[in-house]
Amino acid sequence: MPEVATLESPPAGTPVALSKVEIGVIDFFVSAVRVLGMPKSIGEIYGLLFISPEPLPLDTLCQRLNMSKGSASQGLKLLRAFGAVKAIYQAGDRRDHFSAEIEIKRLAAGFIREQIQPRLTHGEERLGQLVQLCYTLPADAEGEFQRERLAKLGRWSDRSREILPLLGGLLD
Amino acid sequence: MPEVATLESPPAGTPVALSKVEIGVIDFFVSAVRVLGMPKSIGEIYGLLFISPEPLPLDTLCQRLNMSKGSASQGLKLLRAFGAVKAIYQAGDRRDHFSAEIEIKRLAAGFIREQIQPRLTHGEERLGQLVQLCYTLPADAEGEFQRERLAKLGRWSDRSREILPLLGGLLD
DNA sequence: TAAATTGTTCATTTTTTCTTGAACAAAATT
DNA sequence: AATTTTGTTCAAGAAAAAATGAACAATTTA
Repeated sequence: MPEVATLESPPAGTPVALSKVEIGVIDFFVSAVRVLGMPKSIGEIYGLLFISPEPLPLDTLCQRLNMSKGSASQGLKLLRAFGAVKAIYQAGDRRDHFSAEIEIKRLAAGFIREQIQPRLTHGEERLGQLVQLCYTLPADAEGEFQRERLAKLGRWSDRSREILPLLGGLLD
Repeated sequence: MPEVATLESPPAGTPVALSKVEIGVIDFFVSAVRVLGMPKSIGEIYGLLFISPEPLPLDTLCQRLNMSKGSASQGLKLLRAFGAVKAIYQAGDRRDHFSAEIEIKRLAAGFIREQIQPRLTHGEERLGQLVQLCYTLPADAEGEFQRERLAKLGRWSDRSREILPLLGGLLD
């Protein structure tokens, strides 16, 4: 069914240009996610959802952000994994609609769970292997020094395990 | 003065291959700095210094890590800015020698000072401009919603200012 | 003061990461 | 059942980030 343009309303698929406020908020989040090492598209999607009163479907995001369907789909996937975005049922619309989670504590929890924990675990595993090597080190001064440094690394790793849970507490 | 190779000792500039422990530690730090969004070379340099009993000069780092002088120079510059590496005077050697700072509290402080604070400040500035826009927003439901969201952003920003200093405390 | 040493800077190349868009699958509508 | 709508995946292209290496400056040694 082809769209029909009228004087009163533009054809239905026409993207509405971003307002100043929208641009500003999106810009803000694009910078923020860069700090966290995530792609720009993630910040764009989250930013627009954050400032939009209504949940938005994928194709609206594509149109308004001028972004490919692929990027939007993958970005939403990641944001959902973080719990930074949730799907909202809209009666009478088959499409998924998404809205931004704005409780900072939940955002942080999702980020830690999905991004920090796995890397920390991986690091610990490799550290374990490293510590094995301690016993193969010679008994000379260099060997002794390296054994001590490996021990220090182990303490760092333990410490970060202790600290991570406390972070959540800070963000009441 | 040309180098002379002998059977007993290899020519002086010959790089000594990395040991298993050295490789393991370097690998560990390369992963760690990736998490923090820094280039691999930073992790390589810090890792080798961390596990080396003696301070090392730039050209030793280049040789042993098989890294260009440019990368090593820039990497050391950044690490010094963080306070993650310090120059140690070696009598009778004109070259700067570097050793790794291993107090995690100082490492964190340097990272926060050089990387986090500036971005946070920049974000706050832009947030300030954004909040100006509040007053230009219409008095309708959408305008109201957006005003509220901008206020929320402001609270996030204030909160992160409060939390940052506490982080240092966690790392006794 | 000429030559060698040490280290920095920056334009270019290389590598990595992100985005795109087309092919596809699943589900709903005609 | 054929068509349309919705959304995912992934190979290929585009963009961004990092590494290289040569030119240069500053210092030291011969």
